[in-house]
Amino acid sequence: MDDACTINLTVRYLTKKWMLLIILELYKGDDHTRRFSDLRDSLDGITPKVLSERLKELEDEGILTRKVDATAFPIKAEYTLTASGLEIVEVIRGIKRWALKWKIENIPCGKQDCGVCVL
Amino acid sequence: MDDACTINLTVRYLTKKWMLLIILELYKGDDHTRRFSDLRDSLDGITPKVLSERLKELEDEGILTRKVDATAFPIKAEYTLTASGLEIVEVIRGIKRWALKWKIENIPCGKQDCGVCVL
DNA sequence: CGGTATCCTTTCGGATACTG
DNA sequence: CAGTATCCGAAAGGATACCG
Repeated sequence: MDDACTINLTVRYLTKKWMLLIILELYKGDDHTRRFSDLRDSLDGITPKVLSERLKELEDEGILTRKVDATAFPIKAEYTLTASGLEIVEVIRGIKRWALKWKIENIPCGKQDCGVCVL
Repeated sequence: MDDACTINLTVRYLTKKWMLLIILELYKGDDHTRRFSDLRDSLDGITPKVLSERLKELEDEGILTRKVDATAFPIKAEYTLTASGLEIVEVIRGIKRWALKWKIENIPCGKQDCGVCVL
């Protein structure tokens, strides 16, 4: 089973839809932190179900930590990138560099102010 | 549409099942070249349909080139990594480094002789 | 606010058989 | 050898509604 391979195990979840975008949103946040509704609003088109699933997977993988303040009302939940999560951003940068080098016709993200994947 | 983003456009196809493994197989081949049946045999469990699809996608993305010798019998087809294809291996290395650093319990690929994803 | 529960559609990939 | 053609089941993700 090729699934036992580190690379594939990793790629499997890192490449699910929205995954990288969520990591980037967290990265862009103050202290690399963001709230649930904040993420939902930033990621145009994502549904709460999928966002919730992804956040749980990322937490399971140790890429982010979740802190809930249940005493507050309304409830406040914060998601923060861990050290390993911050390092994944480097991998994403690598992908972006590759893409910009070989797919230059793809203008949008060449801009420093690309709202989607600023790196 | 977030699909217009370079990173996501790239990740979309790079992360399809078998994709990275195919690139690695090509990378391991002499002159980073391999034949169809060779790939099919090396990638345990892949079906000709999927392999064919993936190779076409990789060719479309300029990651490999295809050369067919139709005069020969049986027909001989060779797939070779391009310059950009070779550079993607670096990205994959980045993922592997990250995984080995943060997911060390995942032993198999720590070995230099891991047959699946030697890098 | 921060989710969960359902349902439903679509997409993907596997199995198998066949062809130039 | 190097694929293509069909068919099918599983799984992922979207839409929507509802709850603590």
